[in-house]
Amino acid sequence: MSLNNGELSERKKLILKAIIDAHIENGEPVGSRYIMQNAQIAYSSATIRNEMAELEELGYLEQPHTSAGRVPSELGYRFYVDTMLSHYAMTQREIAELNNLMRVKQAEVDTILEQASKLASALTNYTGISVKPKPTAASISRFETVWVDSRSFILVMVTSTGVAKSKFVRLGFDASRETAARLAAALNANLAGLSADQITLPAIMRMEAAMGIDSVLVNPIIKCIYETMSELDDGDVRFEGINRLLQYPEYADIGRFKRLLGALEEKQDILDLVSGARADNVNIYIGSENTVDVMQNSSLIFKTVHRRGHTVGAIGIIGPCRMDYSRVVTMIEHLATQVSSMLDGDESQTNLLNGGEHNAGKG
Amino acid sequence: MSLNNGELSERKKLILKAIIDAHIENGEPVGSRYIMQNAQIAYSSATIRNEMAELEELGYLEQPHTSAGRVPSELGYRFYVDTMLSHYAMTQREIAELNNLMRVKQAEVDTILEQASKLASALTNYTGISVKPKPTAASISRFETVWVDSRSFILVMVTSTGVAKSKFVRLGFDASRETAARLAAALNANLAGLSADQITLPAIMRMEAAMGIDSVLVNPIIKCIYETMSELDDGDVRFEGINRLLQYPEYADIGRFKRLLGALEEKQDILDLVSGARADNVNIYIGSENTVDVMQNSSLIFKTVHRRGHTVGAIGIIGPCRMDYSRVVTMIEHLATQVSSMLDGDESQTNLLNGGEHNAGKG
DNA sequence: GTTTAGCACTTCACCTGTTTGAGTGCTAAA
DNA sequence: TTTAGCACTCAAACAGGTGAAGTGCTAAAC
Repeated sequence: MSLNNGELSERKKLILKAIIDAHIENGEPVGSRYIMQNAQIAYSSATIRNEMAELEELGYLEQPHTSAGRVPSELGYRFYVDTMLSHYAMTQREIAELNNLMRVKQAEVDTILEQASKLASALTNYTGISVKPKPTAASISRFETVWVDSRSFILVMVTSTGVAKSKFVRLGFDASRETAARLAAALNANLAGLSADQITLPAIMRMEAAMGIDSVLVNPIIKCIYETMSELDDGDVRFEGINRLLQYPEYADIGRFKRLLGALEEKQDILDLVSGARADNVNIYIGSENTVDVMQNSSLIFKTVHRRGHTVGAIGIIGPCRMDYSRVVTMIEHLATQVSSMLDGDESQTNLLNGGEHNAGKG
Repeated sequence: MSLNNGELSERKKLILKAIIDAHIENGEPVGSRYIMQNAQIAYSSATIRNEMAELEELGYLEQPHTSAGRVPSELGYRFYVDTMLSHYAMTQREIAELNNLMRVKQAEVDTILEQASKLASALTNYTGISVKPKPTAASISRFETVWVDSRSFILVMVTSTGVAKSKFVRLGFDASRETAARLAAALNANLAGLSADQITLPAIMRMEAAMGIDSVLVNPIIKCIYETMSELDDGDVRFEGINRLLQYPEYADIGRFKRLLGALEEKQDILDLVSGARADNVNIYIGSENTVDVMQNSSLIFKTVHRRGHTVGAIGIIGPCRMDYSRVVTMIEHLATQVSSMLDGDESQTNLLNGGEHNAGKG
């Protein structure tokens, strides 16, 4: 029977693992006879049946209907993932494909994340996900104004994370050298050091009062800063290979798939999930552990990606609860690590940095 | 019988329209009796049956199986769309929602397109699509170098379409005022006027030779230009509300839906399609008219979006061939026009233009 | 006390044949 | 040229039967 401390006996663990492995393999409920024959378990089917019944009572297994085999419950998967995940050895081909990522042309973070997600999807055969979270921690550390001519300049906002946004600003009038200098100084004095959510109307009004500069000048710049911050503040979630999910019988029910798709388009939930995730390890959310409850019957596995110690995104996959966790975890682990080191190494090698569109006054 | 010139008799047209309307309405094969009763066609079911048989022979109708009603063929839909599309009058609510789009906060083109696509999806209940095509026509009209300090500057590339890209460039050494000036001049002399695909290795080598500047300086800039052009050159296709399609019986077959999804992820095909589309009107691709042949049984409807006379994108929807064309076409027409005028009006009102990320040397 | 063989029972999946209803094509009459 | 009538076709829905897989339980074996 069950041990007094509530832990599973070794034999139960063995049987549970065998059942989960088998189910992951073929997707069907697994019966006692199958376990007896295919796993190295030297007990009769009757004994295994008894253990299975107890495992079900403990919540690790479920039975679709009376005369069906057993299927792992979410608790079962969780236990499996937490305590008996075996190490997956990547094949040569997989390693090669992963290394290939390094050859990707130098690109901005977004592009790299997307590429990685695509690769994750291809390697695991699940839906890849790339997340660019809200950099809530980011604050503006300084402003630079670079004047193109007397009535237009590029406003560069450098954030504490080392990322900068630039905006092309055109004034309706000529600004003197002196005004220009005063502008930059005032911006730095009043807004530098503030985080995205601190740049609010009061802060701006304070600045406007303190600056003593024509509001005609300040106004468009304020608008510009606002915009930029909101752009910076916007997270994004992208998926690659949603169609891959359709090959799994778990999603043969079109209704369930539809609900999952709907949930995925509510990107905010996923952003929240990723924002609250651990940075040091692969995160695994199984079934209803997902806050998004429509995502039941699906697992979300991802790892955050870093650059110079800051989280700049996450990559992972979404698939049915029944998935080859050891393989997937290994893949995501490697991939995220690879991307992180790529982002860091990248920095030291080159001076070319990602830029953006401006609109020129005339062609 | 069929008229000698191959055109359909009025009665055939009437019956064809009645069948298509009915099929669009309820999605099922429509029979002769139904047409006789529900449409204003004062002939017996037998007569209608005869006409239907002929319409089938002419290719406008199809029969799923012997004892089923008729279903419009792609040719039938095409004929319907080309010659008998009735004007759809938008409801107050629809007009309100469309006008609401105008209130969207000032944002970059991408965001606006995406918003519009979302709205299109919501209004039509099909999958929205937003396309940012390759601006193949774009050429670089001039370069500007804006020096931040002696070893870093922002390289601004203004394209003929009035859009500009900026890149932050940091050199490993100090550049003299004179070198800086020579650089800008050389860039303009050798690369200005070239289109994206003309900036090739030969052109660059020519410039490198002609410039007579240290290649240490030229090298990172070349890299930078290359990158920028490829970014500029990259189109993008985005979808909103893919799950909406699943409500239609056309996509109840999970295999077909899977193939469609796969095709949609091959964004290049759609980019090509949009690039070759007419700019002045709503484009309708029905079923296998799509070059992407997996998209059979689906229609793609879109209209290009303009800014100052240049195509900057397209918005539309994807749905089953059986769709309420008149309604959808009206929607997309209005939406795209709205966005275009918004982009143009927007320009004249504000001086704030979309910018991008730079990476600062240090935080 | 633990394990196992044996057996009755349950449930689903599959196959079969039958019925039903919608819709057609054809023919002959109006 | 149109229409009423009728035989025919086919898919979908229904009902019953069979078999396989797998369980739970009991009693015997270790």
